[in-house]
Amino acid sequence: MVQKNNASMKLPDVCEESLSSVMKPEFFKALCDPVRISIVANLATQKAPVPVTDIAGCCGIDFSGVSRHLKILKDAEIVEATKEGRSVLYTLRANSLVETLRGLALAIEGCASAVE
Amino acid sequence: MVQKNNASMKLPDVCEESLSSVMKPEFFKALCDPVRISIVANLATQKAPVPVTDIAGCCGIDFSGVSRHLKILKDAEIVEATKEGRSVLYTLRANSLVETLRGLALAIEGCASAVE
DNA sequence: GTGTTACTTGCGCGTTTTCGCAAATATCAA
DNA sequence: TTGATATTTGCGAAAACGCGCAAGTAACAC
Repeated sequence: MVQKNNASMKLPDVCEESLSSVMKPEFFKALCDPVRISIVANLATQKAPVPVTDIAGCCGIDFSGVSRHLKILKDAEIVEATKEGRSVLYTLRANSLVETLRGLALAIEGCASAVE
Repeated sequence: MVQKNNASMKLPDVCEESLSSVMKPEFFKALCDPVRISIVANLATQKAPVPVTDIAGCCGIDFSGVSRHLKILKDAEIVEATKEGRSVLYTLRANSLVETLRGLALAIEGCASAVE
């Protein structure tokens, strides 16, 4: 932290810092691809964990590509993977995703109203 | 629309379709760049519209690049621009952004709970 | 062991994105 | 008009991205 503590900072600076820490480009990066959106939308409708091959059906690309997309989503903590036999089953971390989105909304709202 | 109407569709299909229509990759694409996140965070702390030159200070790149980033954010309806004299003043559309994020959360939550 | 299934990873290629610089445009002032 | 300021846009180069294909790994069956 090169930054000073909050007590000695102006409100706008506090807001900007907290916003920057919440609005991670990696999160948005993970969701900025149409195939990954399809995957997320697909997983959102599944109650049970889904193997890669099944997910691959939803998007018109090679399953190796789907595997890569899933890795990106997993790194962003948007999906989680569990190994079962020779399959890898993926699940949407819906609660976490919803919380992240609401957290973003709250952070922006908080800053916007603080400077009014 | 190649799709059937909702009445004849299964719940998961309805959810997947509605999710796909709400989760626009363009929205996430607009926010997937670190410079654009900085710009948004910066604008969130400003109560008055800000000229491009002022915004450029927040990110370590040439102001021509900042201008381009602002165009992307404007096209995604995340910021708005008003011309004043020789300046172009930018404002964060905070309410719209917050609503979009909450809408996404709600849509995901809705689908996730519907298939439980 | 061999073979099959499920997934991941290395590689090369084409596309897209982002950047800085320079030129173009627009507004205002002298 | 000439000049200064503010922003956008054209251009070429570098980096990042997404893709298919082929090879690699892991788990299971025979």
